[in-house]
Amino acid sequence: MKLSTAEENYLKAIFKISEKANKSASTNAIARHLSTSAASVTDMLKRLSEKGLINYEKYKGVTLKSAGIKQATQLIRKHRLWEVFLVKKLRFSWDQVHEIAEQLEHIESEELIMRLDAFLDYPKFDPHGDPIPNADGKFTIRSQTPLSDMHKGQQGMLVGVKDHTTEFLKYLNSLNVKLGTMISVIDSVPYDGSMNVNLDSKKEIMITSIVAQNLLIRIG
Amino acid sequence: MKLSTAEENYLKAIFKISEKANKSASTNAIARHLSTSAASVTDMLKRLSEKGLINYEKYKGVTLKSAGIKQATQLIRKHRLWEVFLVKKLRFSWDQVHEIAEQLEHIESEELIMRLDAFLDYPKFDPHGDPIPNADGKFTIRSQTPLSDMHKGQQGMLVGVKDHTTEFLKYLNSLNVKLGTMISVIDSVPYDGSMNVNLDSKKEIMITSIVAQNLLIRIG
DNA sequence: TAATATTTTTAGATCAATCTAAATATATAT
DNA sequence: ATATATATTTAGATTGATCTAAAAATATTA
Repeated sequence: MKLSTAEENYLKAIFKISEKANKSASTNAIARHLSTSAASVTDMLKRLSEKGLINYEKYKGVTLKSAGIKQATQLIRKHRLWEVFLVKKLRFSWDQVHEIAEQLEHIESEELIMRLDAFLDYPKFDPHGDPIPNADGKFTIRSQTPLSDMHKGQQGMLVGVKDHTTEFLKYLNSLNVKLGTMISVIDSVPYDGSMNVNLDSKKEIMITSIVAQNLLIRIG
Repeated sequence: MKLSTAEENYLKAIFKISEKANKSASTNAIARHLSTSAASVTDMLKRLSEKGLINYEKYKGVTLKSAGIKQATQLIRKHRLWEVFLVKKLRFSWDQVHEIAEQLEHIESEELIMRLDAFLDYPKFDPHGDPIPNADGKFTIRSQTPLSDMHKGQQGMLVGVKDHTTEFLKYLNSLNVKLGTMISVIDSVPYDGSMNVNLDSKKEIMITSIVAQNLLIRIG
């Protein structure tokens, strides 16, 4: 089934909201996510429901049907593969690729994505450490812990970031923190959750709780 | 100025029609080119005219203003760069890339095209031998002659094709004719314009006039 | 639980892009 | 040059995607 860009964006939004909250997505949540009005969302939900992509009952929120999940997953796959392309091949920095991938993900061609995947050597994670679903929609799972949950003395490698905003990523750039950076917890301040950490056994810095919450570490 | 995909497609159509015929594009010609109705074209021409992209007077056909030329040229640049990417990097064959590039050309990002151009090593021609305008919209000019205009004994290299349809390109594939193939005219039949030609000093084949008209040769 | 607040849907418009059918303008040919 | 054919535009609708304002349903709280 051929979907419009708008329809695809709704499916992706519903997928992400349901995934995060692990429940049905509300009209308002979708509207917020897509910066649109609740009324527009209701309209679109009716259309997506007609097309058999979502379970929608008035006032009850929505969940994706299997066809909808498939579409959403393929969009995420495409988005993340394009991000890898932009960073690895075109040498964009990880804070510059989201918007462009947001457009590229709507390009229609199975063959293109197959070949892109091969060209990039079947990457399993994107430049922000998010897993790239394979052609069947399967995500690679990896154990990871927010730095904020780690304790004094623990260490591990930065494998992902939760916040994808340019501002956050640029801040990490300024600290020279990137995927692969080894981080060990020197100590943490119970009062405000801020932490002193060591980077690659070289530099010691202090980070706030909010930053620590957005850094995903593979401990060990 | 940000344009819609539809607007961009009209500009490109007008550019191509004017270029080929070397005069203003008629409503019908545009409609034919875009497989739409003349009425739709008239509607769109009004809009493009309002935006200052074209010169439009009722019943007189249209020409592009400089802003329109700039937009159209950049679209062609993007289209052809993406075709190079698809063929050179993703190993698509030259008969498979048009439709995908047709979508990719609408991706908005100056930076992306700059980097793609560099990644591809600043190609001057696309996989069909069409010149790729540079960032300033300048096309590389190359002397080339339709094979149909060549005479017995003349020879040269295939540097481009006029017809970009899958069928034509697949036919060339079946003859093992590609860009770079050396072609020499053994003789031509005045009656129907068909020709006997030699390929890479190896194989001799007969081609019809229509095929010869679509093969562009750099003589010598 | 009754009042209030919040969320969601409906009603009614708008805009871009398209269509068909009808009207009008231009071109061609006898 | 007049009739006929062709090209183009206008009129009026339609569809998807959006909006605001108002109505209705659900949730929260005193």
